[in-house]
Amino acid sequence: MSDDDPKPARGRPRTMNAEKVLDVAMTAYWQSDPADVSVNAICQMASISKPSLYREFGSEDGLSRAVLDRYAEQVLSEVFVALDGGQGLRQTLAALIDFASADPRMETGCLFYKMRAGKHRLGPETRTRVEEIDGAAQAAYAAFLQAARDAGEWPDGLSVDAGAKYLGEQIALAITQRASGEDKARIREMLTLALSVFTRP
Amino acid sequence: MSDDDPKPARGRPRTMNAEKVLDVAMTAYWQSDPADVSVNAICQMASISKPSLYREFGSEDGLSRAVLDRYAEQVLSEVFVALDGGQGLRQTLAALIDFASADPRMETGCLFYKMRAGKHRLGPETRTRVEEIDGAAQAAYAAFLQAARDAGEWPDGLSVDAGAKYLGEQIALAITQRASGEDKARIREMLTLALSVFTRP
DNA sequence: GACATAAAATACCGACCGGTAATAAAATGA
DNA sequence: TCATTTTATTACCGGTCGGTATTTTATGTC
Repeated sequence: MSDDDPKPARGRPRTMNAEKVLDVAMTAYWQSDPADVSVNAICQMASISKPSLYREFGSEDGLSRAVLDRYAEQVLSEVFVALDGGQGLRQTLAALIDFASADPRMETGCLFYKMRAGKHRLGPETRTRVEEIDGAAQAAYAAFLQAARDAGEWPDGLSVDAGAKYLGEQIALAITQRASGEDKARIREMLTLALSVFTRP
Repeated sequence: MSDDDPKPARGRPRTMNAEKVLDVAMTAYWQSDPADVSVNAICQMASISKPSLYREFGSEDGLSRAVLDRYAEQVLSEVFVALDGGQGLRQTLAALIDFASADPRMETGCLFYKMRAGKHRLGPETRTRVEEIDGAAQAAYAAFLQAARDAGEWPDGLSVDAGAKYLGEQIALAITQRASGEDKARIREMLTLALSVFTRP
């Protein structure tokens, strides 16, 4: 996935560091909101010119898509790993609760959820990627719950798919509340309450 | 609250109907999102000129604030009435579930929740009003739950305030999902599951 | 040195934004 | 009829947006 840098050996050497630009953009998008950060602002923060950015990413859509990919790689992957870890139902739910209500990286919310909430404001590439990730997350939640169901306890009359969607939305809600400055303990209390439906006799 | 129309008796008679403008703006804000509807667009939809709008409402902030007040009067009041109705816990929760997951007016979401979600993009007047309404809603939920608690069943170890916040956020989540085209039955299923924590033995 | 190449930066484009100054139109009062 | 008052409209303001044409700068090659 990485280097297609055949060392051009001709022409002015590039000073722009795409990784650094992605970092700057990801931080800015994440800390505030993709819809509230302009390409101009990113160029300024990254100390590059606009044409440089456009030559690298093609468009604002291309940039935000690249940022989202990076975010999925660096942050979301952890959640997928936790879901796939084969730990028990209660233990995994506890880990999810910890992540959503206490992980310091989620203090300003989750970039993916911010993008999903403002889906209609995204370009087509980024929007498509958001939908793909959303589907993958739902599938991962469903697989996790299916395993738990096979292993024993499960509330009567609840489909795995509905449970997966419910679980995902509750986590999204909790993290979104983090971004709005809600008290961490409160969020933990509410998320624990919401997820208690999975571990009720 | 209504008529300060002392019949000016002089000058060119006004053709602008403030009520109609509010209706147009409320519909537009509600159907899409306040952040995605410009003053220009509203003027065009209402067939008035921009200065007419600004003379009536002062600013975009003034307009959105007036729209929010109208929305609170016309829509949110019903929810407050339902909470205040003194019906039992289960019955009132069922009514809330119906409203959130099936009321046709919520098919494109709730204007108040849209404003709250994009609070930072609102002007100061409107933002203040959003916070006032949010506080009032939380108080109403808390009063409702307190009454239910006095009347009997209540999950151990859950404070009324936390329960009120939880209840409000679950309803907000359900209605927001309506706006994103989620299946009504699914939403009802998930909201019922979330609120089942209040009616568990 | 002259030339080709590739990346940089400047300066611009048209579109739209919220908001307003200047002016035209429609009514009443004298 | 003509001034006054009130409203409506046109045309504009400065600013920001995403995006780009143009030019400058830095390198390797000959």
